[in-house]
Amino acid sequence: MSQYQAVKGTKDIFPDEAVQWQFVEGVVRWLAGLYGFNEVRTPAFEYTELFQRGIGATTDIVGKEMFSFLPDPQGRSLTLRPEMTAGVMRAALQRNLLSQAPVHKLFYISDLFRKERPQAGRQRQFTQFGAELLGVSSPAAVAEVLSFMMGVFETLGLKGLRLRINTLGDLEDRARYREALRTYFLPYADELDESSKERLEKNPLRILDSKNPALKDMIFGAPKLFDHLKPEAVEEFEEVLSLLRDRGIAYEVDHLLVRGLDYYCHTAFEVTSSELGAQDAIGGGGRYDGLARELGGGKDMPAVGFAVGMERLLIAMEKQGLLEGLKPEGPKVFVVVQQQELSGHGMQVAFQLRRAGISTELDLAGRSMKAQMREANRLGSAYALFIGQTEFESGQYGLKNLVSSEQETLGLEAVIERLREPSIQESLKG
RNA sequence: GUGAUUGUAGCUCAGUUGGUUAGAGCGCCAGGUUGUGGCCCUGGAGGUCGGGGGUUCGAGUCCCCUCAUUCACCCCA
Repeated sequence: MSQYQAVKGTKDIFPDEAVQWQFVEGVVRWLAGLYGFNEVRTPAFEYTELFQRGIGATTDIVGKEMFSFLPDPQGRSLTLRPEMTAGVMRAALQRNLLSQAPVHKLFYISDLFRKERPQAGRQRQFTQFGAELLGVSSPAAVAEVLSFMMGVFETLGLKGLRLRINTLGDLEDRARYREALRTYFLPYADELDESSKERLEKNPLRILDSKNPALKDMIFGAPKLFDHLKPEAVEEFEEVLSLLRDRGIAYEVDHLLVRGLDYYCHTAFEVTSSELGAQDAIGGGGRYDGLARELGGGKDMPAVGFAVGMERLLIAMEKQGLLEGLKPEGPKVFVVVQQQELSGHGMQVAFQLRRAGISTELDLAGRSMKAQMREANRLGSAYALFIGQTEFESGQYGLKNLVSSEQETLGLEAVIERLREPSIQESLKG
């Protein structure tokens, strides 16, 4: 084994797997286009304060999962981005996007970093695709974002998903509810587990998230956030649900759903897959109108977004056999030379074929004809082009169809004619 | 951070109560056809048995340490 191996929680993706990624990414980009989301790319690291302010200092992500470092002893601390929303919002504020147009629809496919203990569906470097809709967060905007997300799953053919949705109310609602929760849990303080005790102080909402079975009854009896909402918030939530029904998107209302990032308000949602292990959340998101103010934007900015874990998505697809048959595309033709002295001419022919837009492979290792043919077969080449002494002299090559095994003798122009595929433009017109 | 799990060829794994030069399948390379692949046959390359220490006449097999893996808690995508 090599002296070096991939860092804990990271992995290499070789061509066989890379084509699966390309397939999913292609669907994401295609649907993003249909829904009018344009790609945004932000830096892989930001100032640490951005995440502390944006995500919330009491969250696990900020508290113990960030890869932070000092670029130099006097410099400001930097952090490898653990999620995308804070960075996108920072970029939007910095560019003052909303002064250029009142609504922006952005999507991304990006690598993120979190210092967690790796397990099934959880790595330290992972990839999310997601969308951020800035400028409006109306029920229509929420439905727009959810439709895009669910549309990706539907297009990919993924089954067995659960969409759970909840409303967290506005900041005032949450503040009132926080106090109600604290009052409720305080008498039970001794029965709470360590982490819940801490949350009681800092962020009692997240006690509801606990999966600790010992706390189940206590949580069940807790006051409901829903009862602390203003009527407008309830009304708005109903409208979101109504829009989802209109679009045939199945959901379950779950009043215990609390997202782990502090910036969410009003609608929050999460999608889980039955194909995954303990880490079954495949995507999630919600509204975050207050994030802009939190980041020094001076005022709230209506915004709603989601993020989906690519690795988890791929695991679920694999389990459902949705990735079968995906493999790197082989060349159209493999140039086979009889002997090494002809390899120079073989290269010339290969380059001319490539210039003509035909994917062409050739042997670079000076191997036997048999080995070259094996290689052509392994790569899944459609044709083999034989160049022996006779062909070299006559300029008439042997073109063999590797599926039908039929072979014909043709000049280079005729070979190109036979192998040339219609260009993309042509096939689009056709 | 806590708990458990597993580390033998590129991959998936066998290796019996510790006993001579560590095996299989797949993959790879070559030959069988010195001008033609897939199937088949034959042969070959490839392993300091994760690393270190210990017990023993003898350790892939037992003990300790260490590193890594995987799964779960936690949290999240």
